[in-house]
Amino acid sequence: MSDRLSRVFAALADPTRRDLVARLSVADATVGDLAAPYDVSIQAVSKHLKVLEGAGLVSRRKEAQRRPVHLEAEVLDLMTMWIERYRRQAEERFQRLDGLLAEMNEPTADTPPLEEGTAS
Amino acid sequence: MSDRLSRVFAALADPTRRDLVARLSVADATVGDLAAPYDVSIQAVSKHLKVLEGAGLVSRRKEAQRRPVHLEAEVLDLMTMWIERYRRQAEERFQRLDGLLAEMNEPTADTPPLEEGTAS
DNA sequence: CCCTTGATCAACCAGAAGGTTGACAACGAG
DNA sequence: CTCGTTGTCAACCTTCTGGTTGATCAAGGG
Repeated sequence: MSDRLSRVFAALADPTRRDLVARLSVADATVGDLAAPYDVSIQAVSKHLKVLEGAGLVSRRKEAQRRPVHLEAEVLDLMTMWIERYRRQAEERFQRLDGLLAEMNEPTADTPPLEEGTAS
Repeated sequence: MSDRLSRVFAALADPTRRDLVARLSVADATVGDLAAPYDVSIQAVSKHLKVLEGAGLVSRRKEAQRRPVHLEAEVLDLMTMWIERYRRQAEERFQRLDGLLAEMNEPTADTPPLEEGTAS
């Protein structure tokens, strides 16, 4: 199951699990409550929750025979950071390209050295 | 393969594919170039690219027998929007809870009716 | 003290994912 | 024209995933 980030992305790749997260963002809920709207078995939902838990997106506390589930929203930031990093990079590259094109139209004496990325 | 958002999340759930995206954020590249650093077959990388393409994260143009791959960074915004939406929701809920606790410590005349979420 | 409620565990199954190898298609260079 | 380069397609294999059912456990309520 590889790394943390992979687990988080994989966890949210399933529509049912995304819906669970959406509902848990409103309020904590028990497994039974969560399972009600779907027409799958409660065991299936329990498995989904285990996946979310494995990704750190959710925690379960113990309360009598009930097991209320709680959304750990901070983990979402991990993803946002990853995504934004590369979106920004791509954007900058776009800008650089624009600059380059502008320069080609209006050559100003020196040509600045272009570093091509060796992304390990 | 269900919906768009699922495809995007699933695409990024694989470390190799995330690395491809990272490298493509720096510059477009051919399949061969992209495959070089990994010790899997070029066909495997081609498959990965097909997944990324299916998610709309990448496009391939045709250039002689070469097929340069280009990152379509806008799709990343889709994810960011989804994530931020629920992170924010969870945060607001937290704030509301804080407010509630504060109120309980300092009761002011009337008791406002508390609606507990019947999250259908 | 039973037995209902809430949830997990275990075994199983079908299908998707990620990898492999081998064949083939498209194009440019000699 | 033929050959090497660049990639894709197709078939196959193994592992992971999401679902099922049946058994079991833990905690109250009668």
